[in-house]
Amino acid sequence: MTAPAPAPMDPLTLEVVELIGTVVARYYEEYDTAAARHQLTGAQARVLGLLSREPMPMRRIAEQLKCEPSNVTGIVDRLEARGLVERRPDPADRRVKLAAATETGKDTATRLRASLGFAREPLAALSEHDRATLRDLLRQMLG
Amino acid sequence: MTAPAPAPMDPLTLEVVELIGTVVARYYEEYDTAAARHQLTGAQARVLGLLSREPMPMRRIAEQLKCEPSNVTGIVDRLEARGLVERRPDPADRRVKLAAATETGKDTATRLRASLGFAREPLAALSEHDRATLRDLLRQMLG
DNA sequence: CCCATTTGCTTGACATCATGAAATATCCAG
DNA sequence: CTGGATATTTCATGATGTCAAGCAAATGGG
Repeated sequence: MTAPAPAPMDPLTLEVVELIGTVVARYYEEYDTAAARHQLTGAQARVLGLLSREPMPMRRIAEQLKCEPSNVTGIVDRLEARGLVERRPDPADRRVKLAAATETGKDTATRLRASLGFAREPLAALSEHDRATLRDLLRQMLG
Repeated sequence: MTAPAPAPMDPLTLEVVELIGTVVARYYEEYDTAAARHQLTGAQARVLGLLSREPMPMRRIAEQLKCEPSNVTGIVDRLEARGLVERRPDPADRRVKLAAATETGKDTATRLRASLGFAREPLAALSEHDRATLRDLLRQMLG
């Protein structure tokens, strides 16, 4: 069994974990909703977001998404069919196909980022000082 | 780094959003990994976690998961086929089927919770006082 | 240079998860 | 008692995920 010994967890830590769970749920919800407004699934939106910054080989997309490369084929297929992404040959390696966002795709990605309500709404409840504290705590948490 | 903000968003807020994104990514990764150790998918683990606390109608599971009830049928089917969950009639309403975790299911849920490294590792970096501050900020954020 | 191996991508078969429409059984208000 | 709402399931469909097999191209040892 790989199951580690059940560590005793104090109520405070337990509550923080639960709160983080809620944040995670709300984050995903907002992300999917924003994607749906542009007729995209969550996975498609993530890939488009990646490619809007710079073209990249299919292989690297799979690494970023932590999934199999064969999966990326389909996602890029659908984005390509809608003119948001295109495949280009890599001059340095003819095996590689570089996926790149088209102008339309970049536009969509930009509008998608802008429509992500998560950034504004929940954080608006916090003062500047509180946001700074939150940032420091999260930084520390993530090491 | 994130592309230039399309909407006016101050750098502090932007950084907090990005940190939350990182937390979310790590959280999902750990959750799926922990679930996989018990031969469960993420959705199955979530449902089992819900039912390990108390039995509940299919309808309510769908609400918690924010998905269609027809979807829950399949997930509970698979959990039931493995003896982790069972369907019981609701004595108060014969339309309703209560899904309940079996003893085996509760065991699995407990071990799953215990193997969730996310609770211990990142939060261990924070002092008791910091955890309390983080809890308060998250509470405020979630309204 | 040659060939075996590795690497990048695609394809196919299959399971899970999500939606929506339609069917069935039950509840409830009037 | 009847008509409309509710709870669940089934079916069709599509997106996402895995894995194994296949092809093309790169790479490295002899």
